[in-house]
Amino acid sequence: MSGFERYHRILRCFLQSESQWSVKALAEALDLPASTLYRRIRELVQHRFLESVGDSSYRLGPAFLEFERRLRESDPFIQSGGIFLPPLVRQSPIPICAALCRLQGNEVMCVADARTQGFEGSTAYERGKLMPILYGATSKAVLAALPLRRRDKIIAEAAARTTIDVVHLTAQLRQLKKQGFLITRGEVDARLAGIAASITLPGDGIYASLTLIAHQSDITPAAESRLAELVMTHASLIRQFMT
Amino acid sequence: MSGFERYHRILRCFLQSESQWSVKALAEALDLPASTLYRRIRELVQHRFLESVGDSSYRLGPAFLEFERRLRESDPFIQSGGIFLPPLVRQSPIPICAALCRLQGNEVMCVADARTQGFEGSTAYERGKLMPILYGATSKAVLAALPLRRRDKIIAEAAARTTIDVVHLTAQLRQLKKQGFLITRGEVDARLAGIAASITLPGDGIYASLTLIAHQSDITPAAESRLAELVMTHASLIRQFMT
DNA sequence: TAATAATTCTCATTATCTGAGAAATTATAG
DNA sequence: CTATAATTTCTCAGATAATGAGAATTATTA
Repeated sequence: MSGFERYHRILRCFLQSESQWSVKALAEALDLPASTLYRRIRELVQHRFLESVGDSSYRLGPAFLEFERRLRESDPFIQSGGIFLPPLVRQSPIPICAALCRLQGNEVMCVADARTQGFEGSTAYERGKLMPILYGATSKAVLAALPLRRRDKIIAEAAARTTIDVVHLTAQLRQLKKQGFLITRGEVDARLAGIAASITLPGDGIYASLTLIAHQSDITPAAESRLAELVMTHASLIRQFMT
Repeated sequence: MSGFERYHRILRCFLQSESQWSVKALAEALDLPASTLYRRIRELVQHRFLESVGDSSYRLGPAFLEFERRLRESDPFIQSGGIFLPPLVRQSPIPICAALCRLQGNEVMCVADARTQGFEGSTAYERGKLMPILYGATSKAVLAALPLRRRDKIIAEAAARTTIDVVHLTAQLRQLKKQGFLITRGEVDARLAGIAASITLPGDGIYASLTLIAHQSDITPAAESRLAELVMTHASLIRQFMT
């Protein structure tokens, strides 16, 4: 094991099921001797990437708050979410959650979010949350934003892992391009539906989407067309803001 | 240079004035050869701690969003901010910002915040923001929460760097303990005032404070006593929630 | 106070990192 | 489209740092 990987392996553990780890448990999970682990953990604690919590175990440290804040205040794409999402959700006729998501490597991540007061959802999409790459309006709108070659590569890789209906997916992407938005129902969470539009910023290599998530039971035909309108106009606003 | 420090030195640069760095600029700032830097940056990019941005420069990466989200959802102290701060600010008679801050090493950091719709402030305290250690109600309430030995050590260290009125500070801390809260005006931002109460959770080694920040011009005597009441009751609620 | 667990330390061995420059790749301009 | 410059990766021997087993130390608990 070498370089940054040494530290990243440790940190990754804290993203899994457990948010607190004892050195003993980490030693088993990573198959490393305690002396080595103590040394690495001490370094991470010194730099605040981990923090010691009383009962001889450790958790993620405040450095992440500091770096995340810096990212939030300096990344123009995340900023555009802070600017445009709150007014957007206020214009919705029904309770919704708005999420701005982008491709990172081969995954889709939410980088900004906002919700109306009334919206309650356990799966409410939050900044920092990773999305499934092939399900839901969010991810499909990101796929639609990609150059063909890259899109096909991602679909092929994903198809190798799970069985997907490539024909149907391709049809959806074509429809998305044609009408400017896409609605999916119950693909990610059975009770929710998503309405998404693509956002491409080729200059920055950003492939993204804007999604409005609502409870399926709230979506009347009138609300649906209003949300479609909102998602398209705001995707357009963000596109312009970024260029 | 060794271990995690190697990577941390690079990452720290992105917290300073510039949020984007070219390899050339980093090489000068850190006095390192390009080949070494490229190697380290590549590792950080692979693990998403940095990300490449078109014009041959780099910025902080999405890993921080992911880790920060995990921290936010798993740290009970940060959670208590999410639970108690929104209802708190809704009860305020004037526009305010509420900040939950704690000691990290020898610094004070805001770990959760909320504000009323009407509150506008360039210095609005946000999660992840570091506070000055000796100025303002926030930091003083943290100092008051500390064991005497540790408090005196921090004050002595800070006094060595800047000239401070230790007698006055001590008097303020005594008053804070006596009446349960402390008001300071214009110490951090000339137009703002802070009302803070201490929060100690010795079991977790957490020394913290809850602060309400308002524009000095909004603070009537009636508002002041109401805010003092709010800050004390909610500090108490958080204390109970955490034990 | 004794006993146990957690953490740091020591040191010889092993593996990794380093830096200079060459080589390859990518962007820019003519 | 080609030449030129800038960016990024690669190579390799020497320098440096990481490793792990166990001893030593320091909390914690009974």
